[in-house]
Amino acid sequence: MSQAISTKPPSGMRDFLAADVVRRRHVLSVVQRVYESFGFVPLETPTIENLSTLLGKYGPEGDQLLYRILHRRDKLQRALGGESVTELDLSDEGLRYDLTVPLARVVANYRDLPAYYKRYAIQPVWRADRPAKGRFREFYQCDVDITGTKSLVADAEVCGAVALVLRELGFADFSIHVNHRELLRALVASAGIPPEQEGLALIVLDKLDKVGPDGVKKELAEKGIALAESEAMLRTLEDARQPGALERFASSDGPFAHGARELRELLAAAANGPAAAHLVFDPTLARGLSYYTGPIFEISCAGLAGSMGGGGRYDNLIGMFMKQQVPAVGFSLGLERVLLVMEERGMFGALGIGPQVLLCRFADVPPAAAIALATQLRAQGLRVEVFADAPALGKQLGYASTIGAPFAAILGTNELAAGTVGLKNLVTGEQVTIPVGEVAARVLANG
RNA sequence: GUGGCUGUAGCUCAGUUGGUUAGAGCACCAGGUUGUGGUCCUGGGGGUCGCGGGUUCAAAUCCCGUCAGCCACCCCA
Repeated sequence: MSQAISTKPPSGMRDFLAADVVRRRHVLSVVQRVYESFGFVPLETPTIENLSTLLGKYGPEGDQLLYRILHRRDKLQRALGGESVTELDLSDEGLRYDLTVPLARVVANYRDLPAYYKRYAIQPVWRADRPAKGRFREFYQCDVDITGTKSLVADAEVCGAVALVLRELGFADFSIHVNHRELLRALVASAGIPPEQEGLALIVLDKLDKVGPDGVKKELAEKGIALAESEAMLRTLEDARQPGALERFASSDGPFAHGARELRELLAAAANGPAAAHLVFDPTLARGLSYYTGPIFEISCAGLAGSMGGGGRYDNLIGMFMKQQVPAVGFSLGLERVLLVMEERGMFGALGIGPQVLLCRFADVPPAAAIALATQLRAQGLRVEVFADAPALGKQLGYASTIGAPFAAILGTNELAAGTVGLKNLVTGEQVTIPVGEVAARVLANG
């Protein structure tokens, strides 16, 4: 008995027992059905990608969060023998960080895909992040993407798909915040902030609702951005938050016009779809992933610190894998985030797992007779577990209660000879002896 | 990356100003009830008190270090 080995899964990773698996499957089945109803086709890509595929797509912080796979054997020995060994010498493969970059690689690799490729993907991704509530190192993303078109109809469709998933799962109170990378860029530029500080400025801006205008100014000052510039930015932002601002920008000639027109077009296209009631223009929304170029999205829901999903348009990403540019837009739902809120709100009903019938036998009944009976009952459509041993009947019934089986089938030599079985309802305690052929009807009637 | 909290039985936790053999509930096993469970009663097994060092006559308790987990930020899905 060596007890030195930890039995916990690695940090940020989890085991899923039966109840967890059933809940996850339930959500995933809705996701899959809704995504397919929009005409998206499935894609699965490898767990491992080449680092050349992954690096440089997510920004410097993203690169830091990649799980890298160490070279093996001779290759590792050779790498270790070199001078001033770096991470890049020790590894050339890593775990998938999201589902969008693999999609971009696939689009570039299979040139005979449809010109308008609508694919969905439901797979785990890995990030070497610090775990927190609702944040894991291994988690599932549920992505829809449309490549090959700049039409804002595509943007509206991916928003519609995720919105319908959430609605069908029973959510009513979520919102899809939308903004546009060009609006953010123009916001920063018009305030006189140099482009190299754009990223910094946007991160601080995103916190406006939490820390307030003075907090933003203070943080920006710490990052070396002048007060006058911060104030200019906040003024413009305040202006953008007024009702009708989007329309005003769209009708103007200024640097905000194009982005605002696209958002207006997106909202108009989505107006009669499932996302319509949930889309909200949010000029403070700034998403981190560096590959977004146009509209950006993020789903927020009361009671959830982070987001349930996010996405946006990335018209330059696929071009990093091939000579021509292919425009694309996508949306990603975070399975664990959805589950977290559903569990907190008690949005799951009965699970329907485990056997409906536990087949108990007395010690003088041959095992083969029990298996023969179980086979008949399974053929009638029942979920049946055969109790492997034959201890005192009380033990077998106790086990049936423990696992929550609603019925026990009791097989003794008398029943065996008569072609009957004792069927005990473990909820009511009622027990009858009936022909084997009548078991299923009785179980299903009381199930 | 920043700040805070917690590490005691398989799980959730109690353990008083440091004091003698470290407890409870749940779970597990046995018996009450030998072809009838879940409820109830009785009993039982199970602990290097995260790890290492220090203070002390004496440490689960105090101090230092270390590791792990959780929460809030940050960031994200």
